[in-house]
Amino acid sequence: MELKYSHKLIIDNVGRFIDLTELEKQKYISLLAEVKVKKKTFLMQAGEITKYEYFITKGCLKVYTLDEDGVPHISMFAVEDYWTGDMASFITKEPSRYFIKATEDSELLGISRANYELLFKEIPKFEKFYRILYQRSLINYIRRSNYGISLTAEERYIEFKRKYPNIINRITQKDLAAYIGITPEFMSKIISKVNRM
Amino acid sequence: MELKYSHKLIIDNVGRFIDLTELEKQKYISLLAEVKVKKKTFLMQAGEITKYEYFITKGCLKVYTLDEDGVPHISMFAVEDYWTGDMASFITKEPSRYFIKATEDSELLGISRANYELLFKEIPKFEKFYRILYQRSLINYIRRSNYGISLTAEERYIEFKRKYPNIINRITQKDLAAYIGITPEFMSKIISKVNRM
DNA sequence: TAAAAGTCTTAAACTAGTTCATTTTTTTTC
DNA sequence: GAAAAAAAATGAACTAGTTTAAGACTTTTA
Repeated sequence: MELKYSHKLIIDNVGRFIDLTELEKQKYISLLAEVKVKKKTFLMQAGEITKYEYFITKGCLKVYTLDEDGVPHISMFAVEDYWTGDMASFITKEPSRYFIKATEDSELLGISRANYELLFKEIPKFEKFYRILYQRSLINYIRRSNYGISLTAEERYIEFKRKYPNIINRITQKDLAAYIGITPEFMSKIISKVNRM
Repeated sequence: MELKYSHKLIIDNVGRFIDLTELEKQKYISLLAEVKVKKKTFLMQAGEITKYEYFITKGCLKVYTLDEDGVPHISMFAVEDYWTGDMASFITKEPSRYFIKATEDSELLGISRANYELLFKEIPKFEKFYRILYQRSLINYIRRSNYGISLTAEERYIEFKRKYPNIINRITQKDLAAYIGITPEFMSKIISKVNRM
């Protein structure tokens, strides 16, 4: 049975942590919705209750909040083979504080809350998959929440460049500033300084 | 069957997400090690490969790294009913970069890596427990890594006070500064300013 | 393909947070 | 319970990052 590219990508991703039979793969795929988002349009907006968790098969999106002064703070850039969404809202059913906007034409696979719950009933192995997925994300976030506090903006920029060389040339400097946590003006200074070194 | 207080505490904690039979409770408890740490002594130190994940039944501990200049950065305070350890090292078997030191005489229940893996084999329900536990921690960390970047030190202090009123009066101002991400001197200024308001 | 909108750069004046040094207060230890 | 050690307060000089403003460069859109 031939899988289309996007399904192959998600099955490979899941396959890193658990083994699925052909039947289970079919079942899993049947629970996923295909979503396309054009560049500069929203996958979701603050105020909505998140109905899906997403896996990106193509493109790039930014996940961000706006603070009281309307200044954006980007919490992640999501590209191919990444999972994204607002887990807090997805789980608690409270309105999200996040916007997710495509920075390139993008394609995603979404799982609804109903199907997410069904998945654990039908294929309990997925408890293990998500246990490990969340464990790994947690390790990343713990590291990142320390970086945020203990490194200077310049160090955070160098670290981002080293860790995500494939993402840095797909995003604007302004968005990078909103991720690093500084003004676009100061980002510009840092970049010209680092390039001069 | 009467459980001792510490075991009752951990069984209640687990019971929030999954239901265990009496036999499963006994089995689970048999996989836990009891650990005591005196105030100002280490539960673990950087360089070690973490062998346990811990649940605190009594006391308070701080989890921290030292940066290149030897300045401590506290990533969490763990009190009764909290889970702690260095998950990155526990999972990857790489040396930890964290110290965990008791700030009060403390008592913990630890699960070794071998028993952690055994647990999933013997009581697969625990995949669900950890899936939900990690999911919730993740939600907290995502929130916190945004706070770190988007709030001022004064706002982070007010937020900590509001969220952890039970922890704030058990720790020193110096440790709080190392958690908030500022110098003890500036922490002192913020506190006297906020109290004057 | 021209005009409009958004992004990037540079610079001067400003503010949040640091550093260093000293004194007072609290906690620990024998 | 006195002496020693650690934590907290205060202040002056400093630095990383912000704000505001203006001009140059790039991308988007009609």
